[in-house]
Amino acid sequence: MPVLYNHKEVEEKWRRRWEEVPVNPKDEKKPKYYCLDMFPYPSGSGLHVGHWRGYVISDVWSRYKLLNGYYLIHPMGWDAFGLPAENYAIKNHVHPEISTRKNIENIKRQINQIAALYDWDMEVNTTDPDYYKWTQWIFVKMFENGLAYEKEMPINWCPSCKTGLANEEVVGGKCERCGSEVTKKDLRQWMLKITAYADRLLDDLDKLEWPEKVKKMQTDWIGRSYGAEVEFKVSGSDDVITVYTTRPDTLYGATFMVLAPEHELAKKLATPDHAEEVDAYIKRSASRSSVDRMQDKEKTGVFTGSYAVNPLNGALIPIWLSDYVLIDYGTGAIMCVPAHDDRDFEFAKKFDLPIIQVISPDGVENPDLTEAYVGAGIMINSGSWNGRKSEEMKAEAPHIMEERGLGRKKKNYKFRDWVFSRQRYWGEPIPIVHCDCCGAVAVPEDQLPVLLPEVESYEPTGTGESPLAAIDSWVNTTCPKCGGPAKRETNTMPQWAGSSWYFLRYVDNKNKEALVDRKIADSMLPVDMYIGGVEHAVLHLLYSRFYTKFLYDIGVVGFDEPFHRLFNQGMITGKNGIKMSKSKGNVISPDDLVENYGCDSLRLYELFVGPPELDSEWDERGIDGVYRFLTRLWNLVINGNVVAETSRMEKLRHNMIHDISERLENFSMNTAVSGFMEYTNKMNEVARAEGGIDQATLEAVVTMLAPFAPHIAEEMWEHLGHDKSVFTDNPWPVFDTEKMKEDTIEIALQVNGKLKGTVSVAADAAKDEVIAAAKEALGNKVAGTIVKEIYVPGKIVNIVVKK
RNA sequence: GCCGGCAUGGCGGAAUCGGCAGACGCACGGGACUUAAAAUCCCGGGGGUGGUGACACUCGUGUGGGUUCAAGUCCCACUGCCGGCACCA
Repeated sequence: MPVLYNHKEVEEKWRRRWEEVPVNPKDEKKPKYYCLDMFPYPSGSGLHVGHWRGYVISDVWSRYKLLNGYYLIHPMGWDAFGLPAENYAIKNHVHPEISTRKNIENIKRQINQIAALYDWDMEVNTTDPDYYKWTQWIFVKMFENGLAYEKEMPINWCPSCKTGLANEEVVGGKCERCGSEVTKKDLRQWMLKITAYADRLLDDLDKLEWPEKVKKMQTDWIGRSYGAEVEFKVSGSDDVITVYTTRPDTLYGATFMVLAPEHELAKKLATPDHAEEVDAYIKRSASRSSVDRMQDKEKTGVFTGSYAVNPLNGALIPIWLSDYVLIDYGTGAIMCVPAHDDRDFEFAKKFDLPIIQVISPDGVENPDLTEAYVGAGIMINSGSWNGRKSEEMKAEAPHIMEERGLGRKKKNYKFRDWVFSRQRYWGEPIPIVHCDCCGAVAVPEDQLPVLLPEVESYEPTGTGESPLAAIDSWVNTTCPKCGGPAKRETNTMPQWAGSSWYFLRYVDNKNKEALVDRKIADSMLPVDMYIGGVEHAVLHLLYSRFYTKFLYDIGVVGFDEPFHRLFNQGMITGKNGIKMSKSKGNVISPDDLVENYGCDSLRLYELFVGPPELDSEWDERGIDGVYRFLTRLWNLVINGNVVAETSRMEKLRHNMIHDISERLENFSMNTAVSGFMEYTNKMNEVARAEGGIDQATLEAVVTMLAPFAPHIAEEMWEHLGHDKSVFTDNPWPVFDTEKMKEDTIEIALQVNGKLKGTVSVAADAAKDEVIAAAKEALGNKVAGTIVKEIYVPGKIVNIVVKK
């Protein structure tokens, strides 16, 4: 009687077995392999099939490494601070800790359905005081090292979340989390000096095996540029306006200047007859949001009435104000060269300002420029620089200015320091005490963690203070330095604080003395493979790199990049590529699929839908295909016969091992799965012809399937006569290219590049023999004079004829 | 506007270095088994034209050109979709 494939029985059996005898014993003599998933936020809505995908990809990769003899490190934890839990608390008056605990329980159950090899002994939870003690400790260290500082400044403010945001959290002028339009608000903020690490964050990208796309996004975000600062004297005054330019070569072509309306000299430069207009423009700019300003189709501006002096030729150039110049980049003032910059050209045309060409592609002046020429060329109208190459002058000009005391070489970055305070409840309290005498004082290490206190209302105040500010008994404390009365910092940290270093804590998660033991960290890290979505390209991934570099600098760890290799899995979407979400009602839960098809089938199907790095539409019908495949393989192994090996089986086996290993090694998991199907079909064909399949071939396919479909693989492995788990002491099978070769091969035949048929020849046949066989097979299809005979060994013969 | 990525049957997708386009699967059609259905197994499917049915010719990987004995793959120009950045001087 054939034994039917019953996924429930098989999966339950092996889950019990794995609990009794773990398949990933910690053998520290083996080389380590740290495969990390981006840890989830424990949301109330649970996992959908899209979340599954990343976890399945990482688990297949992990188990593959395990079978290749590595000591696998594969942890999981919870990024549990953050707004959704807090919003839920506000609505339902449940402490976020309680709802978070409940959500973790549910998601853990769902994650366990995946049957991934997570080591739950390593689990971390960012909201656990034993964990956030060290999140706070890192902040204190940054503070001590001058990297955390307070500043009163206009910051991005989300009126809906009622909190300040980092620049990285503002996407197209909107809040990354809720989509509300971001406004500006003057607030006292804690900042982290991430810009101090700009060059290292940029240059060290070269060391990483990351998708080029992500590297480029970080490069663009940091936005390093090289140029010069140049000083322009204001005519008839002692004021000096410093500008930043990446094109010091065009200095002779500067015909006007523009300052941001917020520039400190803006008002002062207005001459009496322009004062009213200037004042109005400044007021108008201040009242408009950055989104409005961005959407302006035409440039606006106002003349101050003042003139600056071009430091090279003494020309008087008018000084304007315009909001296309940003106050927080460079110096907030620019020199304008309309002939060689699109924006300056547009501004000059609109306000009828002079345009002087100083670079020409051919050295000849073009009398009527219709657009700015931004390329390189020969200097003209530039005094002693005339005739030189613009690129040379670009490099020389900063030095010339420096010698004359008129400027200097300068490097600039687009990204800013990290706004680190949040005016919300559910986050780590910033461990600082404000004392009237001593100023901001860090909470001493032995008093960490600063526990998040109980509070009556979680509601954000919207005033720029966090709900913690209302708890007098918590706020009022004593200064750790002088013992005098002091107040606690009431802002909390952003969610990124806890997620910027969690991968370090996993490997030593119970350490009471240190964030992580240096020796353990250095032996387990950096992470070899990090798997997650691309949405964190400039958020979590940039912050984690910054944290790791800082911890390296203060000697906590011995490496300065956290993630050696990064893989971004594509999203699983609903029909028509629509993102799965509760509000769109297109969420597919894995629960029913696991029930009806089993974990193994769902794992395979998650991979089979498409290339792991691309988005894929979920089509529920397809899962039948992988279930049928598992049944076919089951019938072959469990219900089929084991026979003596034939040469046909041996060849099939070596080809199968080669093909599937290669596909998996290339992270092409969709084609690896199709490879299993392909070879199962072939094995069935052989089994029909020869009565069964040999033991070695069956063992090979079962071993290779194990990372993909672990339960059924274990069952088949046991059926093949093994007591131990397929994952224990059973290496990934190897292939021998010699044994893959067929005796005869089929050659495609072409005449003038068009396919005309095929012919079988001996695998080792020489070119002449193959061509002769080809001509014979083609017969009268070769008509005319043969001009050329091409033979691509093992593939194709092409006969070129002329009529 | 700038910078990336993608475009292949009814559908998801395959195709190392340029070498038989459409692997594998879904859906579909036919057959076997069955009283029947489901399940399972086997077989067949890019389009067009002609022919008697296993045959021949021809077109075919977003569009138009090019290189080559040979192009989904390389080059040039363009179109569409997706993503990132968006006045950073």
